[in-house]
Amino acid sequence: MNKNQEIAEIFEKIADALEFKGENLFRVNAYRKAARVLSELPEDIEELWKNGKLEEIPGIGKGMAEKIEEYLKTGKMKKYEEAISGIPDGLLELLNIPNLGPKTLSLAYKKLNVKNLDDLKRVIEDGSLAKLSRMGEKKVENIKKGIQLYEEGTSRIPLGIALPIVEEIINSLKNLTEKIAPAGSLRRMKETVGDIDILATGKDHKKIIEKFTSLPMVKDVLAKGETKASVIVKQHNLQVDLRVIDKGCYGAALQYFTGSKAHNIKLRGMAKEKGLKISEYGVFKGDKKIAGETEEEVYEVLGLKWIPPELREDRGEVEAALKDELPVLVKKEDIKGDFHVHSKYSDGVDDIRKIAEFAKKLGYHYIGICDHSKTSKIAGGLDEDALKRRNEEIDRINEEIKGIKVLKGMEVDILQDGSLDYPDKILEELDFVIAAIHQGFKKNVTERIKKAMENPFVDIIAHPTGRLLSGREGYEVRIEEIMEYAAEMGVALEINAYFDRLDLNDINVLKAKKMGIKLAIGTDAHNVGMLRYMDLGIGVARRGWLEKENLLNTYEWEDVPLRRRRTKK
DNA sequence: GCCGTTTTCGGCCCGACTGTTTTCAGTCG
Repeated sequence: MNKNQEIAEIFEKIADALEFKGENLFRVNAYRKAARVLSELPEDIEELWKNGKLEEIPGIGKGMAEKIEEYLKTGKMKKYEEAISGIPDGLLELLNIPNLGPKTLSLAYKKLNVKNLDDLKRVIEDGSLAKLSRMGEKKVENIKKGIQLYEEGTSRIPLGIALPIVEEIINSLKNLTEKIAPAGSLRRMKETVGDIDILATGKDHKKIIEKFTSLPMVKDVLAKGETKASVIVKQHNLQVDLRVIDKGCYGAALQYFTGSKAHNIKLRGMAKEKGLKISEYGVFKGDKKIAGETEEEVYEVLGLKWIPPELREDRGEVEAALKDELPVLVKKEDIKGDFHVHSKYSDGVDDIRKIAEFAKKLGYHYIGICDHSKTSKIAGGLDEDALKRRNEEIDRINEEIKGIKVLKGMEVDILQDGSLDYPDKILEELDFVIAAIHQGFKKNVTERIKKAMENPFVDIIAHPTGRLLSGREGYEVRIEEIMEYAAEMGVALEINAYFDRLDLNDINVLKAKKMGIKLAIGTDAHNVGMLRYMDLGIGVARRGWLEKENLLNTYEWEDVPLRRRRTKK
């Protein structure tokens, strides 16, 4: 774990501890903000400290800077020790239980000596928790449900899995609603989503809520009111929130529920300075509503250009919008081709001709066929003979189908010693080479990827943090080190939103942009569902502020700044 | 604890829902 993350976690724990102790909430929030900013900071905190720039970080003032310095120098932070003193180990972990907040936990600790999850379960069962002031049967029942969710581990799920669920819900409600759209982290195209927010307008609010909470996919109804309802659906125990609002508020509501929270807090702060008030119902000057029907309006009254949802993280986008310096983000229309599609030769489900025709229909100018190399036997890896046959077929298809170029690529295994699965003679014949780890997950993954990058024929590293392959004991990869080496060697990295999940997340994409590393969206499609995966990849890329020149896919094939082309001459 | 085009004090986003209460505290997003 890098220092940014370490310190962010300590600040987060301080915030929890202070809140538990009933400390001033604004101070608590200052720690939370600092934690968030640090965890998303593209620069190395140690570097900033050495250059005396800690206080230039938003949310970091004199006090926080001192604490960061203390930690970097000594590995300890007095404030942290102080904050957690007198709190039993592991007690604050219980704050992750839904419906159990700091007040209730503190009360249970003081009055009933609850020190851990078992204690908590005990005081629920014996009825003593319900007897405390302002507690009761129903509150306890909700905490009990929360414990169940907590124990099941409702972790974030990949965007690619959440999208179809949302589509299903939206389709079910369509005939009752006028407008209906996803908001939240899904609209921001976060690579994973924790829950789903859906926004709707329609004549009969009650009916919409009723239908929503009684959908067959709904497992549990958490809340149900006039304007909003929350449910848990059967798929992945995912929480889905629906808000039904009036048409005139649609823009304000869409803006509000799209978030992120940090972005909204920023906007509301700005509004306040101007004597305005923003809520999900609109922007108000006194009692007068001055904006709210469209999102553009809401941003405009604050003197801002409309900000694409993917950027709304309070990561500098508001300042950029103020100065009219928002980047021109990659759009689907910018994509000229795809580098990573598997054919029937290895573990794809479609033949090359079909893929080529589909890609042409999408408007691509080129399509890179990347099959697995010989050592990946399970995935149907190609030996030299099969590869030769495949390449010949590609030649034939290129003769026959005009208007699209089919490229000879391969997803070549990085072997246990860091060498590649084919000799250079073979690699040289390919149009480009993607290298990736598919085996030996416990063995020096970082070093092997770096060694592979030293081969001049390697153009792209796929799933560089290898999450697709992980979830395995002992798998460890140092992405910072890999990125530094990729920058040095001129190798591109692949973004793969669907398969790689948290892999090259938006923070790393932002870092890559600053480091001058080229990225490639690899849909890694195994069938013709390329478009869907491409959407996901672009979403993640946009969150990292990626512009056309940063992305290999936006260049015409002749101009793609492949490493082998750039390092030649 | 941070921050400043009302800047060194006094603010800090705002509202819905729930449950316990009889006007509001806690939790959530």
